Amino acid sequence: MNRVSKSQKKKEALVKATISLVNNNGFHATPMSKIAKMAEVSAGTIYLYFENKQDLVNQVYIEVKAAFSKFAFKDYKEGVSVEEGFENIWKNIAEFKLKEIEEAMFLSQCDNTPIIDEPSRKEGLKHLEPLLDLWERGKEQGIIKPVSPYMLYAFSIYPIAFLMNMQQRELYKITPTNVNEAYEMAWNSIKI
Amino acid sequence: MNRVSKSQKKKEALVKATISLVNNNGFHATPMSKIAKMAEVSAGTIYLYFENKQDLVNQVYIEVKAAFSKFAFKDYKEGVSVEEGFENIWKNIAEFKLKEIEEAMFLSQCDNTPIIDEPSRKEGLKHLEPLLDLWERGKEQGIIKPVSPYMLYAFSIYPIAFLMNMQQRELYKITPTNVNEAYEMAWNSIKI
Amino acid sequence: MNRVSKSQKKKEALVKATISLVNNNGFHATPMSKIAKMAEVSAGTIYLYFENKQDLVNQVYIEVKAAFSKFAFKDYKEGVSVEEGFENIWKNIAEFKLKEIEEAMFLSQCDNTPIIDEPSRKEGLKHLEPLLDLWERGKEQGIIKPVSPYMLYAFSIYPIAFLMNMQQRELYKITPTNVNEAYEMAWNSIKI
Amino acid sequence: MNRVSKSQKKKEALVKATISLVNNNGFHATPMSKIAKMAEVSAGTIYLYFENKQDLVNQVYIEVKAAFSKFAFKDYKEGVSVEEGFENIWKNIAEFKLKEIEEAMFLSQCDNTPIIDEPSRKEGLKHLEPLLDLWERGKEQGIIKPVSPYMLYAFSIYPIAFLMNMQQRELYKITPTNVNEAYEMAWNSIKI
DNA sequence: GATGAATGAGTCTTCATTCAT
DNA sequence: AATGAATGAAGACTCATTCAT
Repeated sequence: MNRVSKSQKKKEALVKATISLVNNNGFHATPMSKIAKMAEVSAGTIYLYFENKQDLVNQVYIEVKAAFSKFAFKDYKEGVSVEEGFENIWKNIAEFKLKEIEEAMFLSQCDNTPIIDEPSRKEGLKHLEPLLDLWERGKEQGIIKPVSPYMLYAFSIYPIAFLMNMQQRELYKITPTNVNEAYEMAWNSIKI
Repeated sequence: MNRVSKSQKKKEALVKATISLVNNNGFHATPMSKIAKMAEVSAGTIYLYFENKQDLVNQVYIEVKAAFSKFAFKDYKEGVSVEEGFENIWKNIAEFKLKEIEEAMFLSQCDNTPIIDEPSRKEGLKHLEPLLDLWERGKEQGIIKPVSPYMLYAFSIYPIAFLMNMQQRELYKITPTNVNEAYEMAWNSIKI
Repeated sequence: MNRVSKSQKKKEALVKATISLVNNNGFHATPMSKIAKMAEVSAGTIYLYFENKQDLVNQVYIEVKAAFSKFAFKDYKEGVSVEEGFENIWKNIAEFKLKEIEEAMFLSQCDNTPIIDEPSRKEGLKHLEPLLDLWERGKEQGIIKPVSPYMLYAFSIYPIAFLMNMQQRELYKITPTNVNEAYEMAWNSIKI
Repeated sequence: MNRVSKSQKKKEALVKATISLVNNNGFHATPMSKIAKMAEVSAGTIYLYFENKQDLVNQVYIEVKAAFSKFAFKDYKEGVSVEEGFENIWKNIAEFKLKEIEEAMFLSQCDNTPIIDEPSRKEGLKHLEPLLDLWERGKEQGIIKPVSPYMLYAFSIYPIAFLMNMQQRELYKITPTNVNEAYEMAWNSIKI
C-alpha cells in the first residue's frame, strides 16, 4: 500500500482543481463538472468526498487556511524577541503569498466574498493564535501599539494581499528589495 | 417635468439593488430577477438600461468607484501640505468606507474577485490621480517613503477595507478613537 | 395632399422590411422591433397597421402574391393560342422570380413553411385563374397533357423557384440562354 | 447488451420529435422543451446529444438527407441504361417523398428556409453524385439535354416536392397512375 | 396618429445532484 | 469505490404587445 492512498490523491486533485478554477472564474462560475474534469475524476465522484458544492469550498478553504498558517509559523520559536518573531512570521506570510499564489489568491477571494459560510471562516481563523500572542507580548513590552489585533492585522498583514493582487494583474512587480521595504512599512505601522 | 426623470430613477434603483444583492450573495448568486424585483421593475426592464448582467456590474462598479473617488477628494485643496492633504484624503476614504458601507463592500468584493472586466477596472482607477500626485510631492519633499504608489496604497488605504469587513461581520467595532489610531498607523507606514 | 399618403408609405416600408428580414432570418427569427427599425417607425406603430405579427405576414404574403400574379399576366390576352399564352405567362413568371428576387424568395419561403395561415394561402391562390383556364383550353385542344393542374404547375412553374434559390445561394448563374432552355423544358413536360 | 443502445434510442427519439414538430410549426416555433417532451426525455438531456438547437437541426438535416439519398439509390446499378437508371432513381425518390412524408417535408422546409447553416447544406448534398454521373452519361449519349444539372434537377426532381406539399395540404391526392404520369413529365422535360 | 418605455411570458441553456450500473 | 447519463430546477435574455404621453 502506498503511503498516500488513491482516495487521498483524488481528494487532493479535487482540492487543487477547485482552487485553480475558483481563482479564475469565481465560485459560482465554476461548475462541478469542470472541477471533476480537471481533477480527472467523474462528476459523481466528487460526492463521495464532499457533501455538496458548498461543503467542497468550505473544506478547501479550511485546508488552504491551515496550510497558510502552518507556513506562516514555520521556523517560528515562541521564545524569540517580539520584533524578530514578527519579522519571521511576516516574511513567511509574504513568502507564502508571493510563492503559493494559487492558494493565496483563493484565500483572498474567499475572505472578501460571501462564498464561505461563517462556521468555516471561524474554523479557518483558529490557527493564528501564535501571532496574536506575539502581539500581546509586544503590547505588554510597550513595543507594539496598544490597539486591536484586527487593526494590527489590517495594517501589517492584509496589505500583502493587495500587492499580490496587483502583481497577479501584472500592474506591479515584487522584488526582494520591495519585500524588505514592505516589511519596514508593516513594522512601522504597528510598532510604537 | 421632474428634475430626475423616471428613467433615471429606475436606473438608480437597479444600481442600488445590484449593490445590495451582490454584497449579500455575490455576483453569480444574485439572479437578474431578484435585482428586478428589488428595484420594483420587470425583469425585462433591466435590459433597457444595461446590455447584460456583465454590463450591469461593470457600470455599477464604475459608478460606485466614481462616487468613492469624489468623496475621497471632497474639501481637498491641492496647495495644502503633504501631511495635511493625506490626512484629509485618508479620513474621507475612511468615512466613506465606514458610512457608505454598501458601496464600500461592493467595491471590496469587486476588487478581489474576477467579476469586473479589465477595461472597467481601468476606468475605475482613473480618478485617483490627486492622491498619486500628493504622494509624488511627498517623495520629492522627503516626507513620503520613496516606494511604489502600489505599496503606499497597500499599507495606508487598503487596510481600511479590512476593518470595514470585520466590522460588517460584527467581529470588530470601529469608534472615532479607532479611526484616529488607524490614521496614525497609516501615516506611520508611509512617512519617512 | 400627396397621391400616396404618409400612412401608405409607412405601411409599404413595413411590408418591404418584413420581406427583407424574413428572407434573411426566417419569420420567427425576425423580431417586430427589427422590422420597425428597418421601416424607420416605432415598434408600436406596426400595430396601427396590423393586428399582430401573424396578421402582418399574412397581409404581406397576400400583397406579394397579388403583385406576383399581376406580373404573371401582364401583356396576356385571353384570345391568344395556348402555346403562345403559356410562353407569355411562363416568361413573365420567370422574369419576376429572377428580377424581383426579394419578393420571390419570400413567396418561396412562405409556400414551403407553416408560417402563413390557410385562409391567407387560399386568398393568395385566387389570382391564378387565367393560367388554369389556359391549361383547360389546352387540354380540350389536345395540346396539354390531361393531368391535374397541380401536376402541370409542379413541372412547369415550380422549378423556376429552385433555380432562383440556387442562384441566390450563388451555386448557379441564370443567363438569358438558360431561361430559354428552361422554358423548353417546362413546355416539354406539359405538352402532349 | 441490446443491438441498439439506450443512448442511440434516445437520440433517435429526439431526431424523430424534431422532424415532426418542425414540420408542423417551423424551426423557431418549436421549443426545445416540446422536443424533449415528445421524445420523452428531460430538456437537459438534449444537450447530452446535441450542442444546441442549431446543431440539433443541422444534424437532423444531415441524417435525413443521408437516409433520403440512400433510399434514392436503392436497387440502382451503375451499368444500366440511362433511361432505366433514371426511372429507377426517380421512382425511388417519389416513393420516399410520398411514403416518408415526415422526412420529406422536413427536407423541403430546410431547403427553402435559412434554418440550416451552409456547411450542413454542403454536407447534405454530397450523396447525390450517382445521379449527376448518370445525367453526365446521358448527355454524352445524346439522350439528356445538355444543360446544367441544376436545371435537370429543377424540372425532374424538385416538382415531386410540390406534389407532396399539395397532398399534405389535402389539395391533391397522388395515386399510382399520377406517379406514372408525373414520371413521364419528368422524363419529357430532361430527355432530348 | 405616433412613440418607445415597460412588461412578463416564454425560450434556450447550464449545472448541482442523483442513481443505476 | 467509481462512473457518467439523466434529471429538472433555475437563470439570462428576448420579444410580441400594450399604453401613457
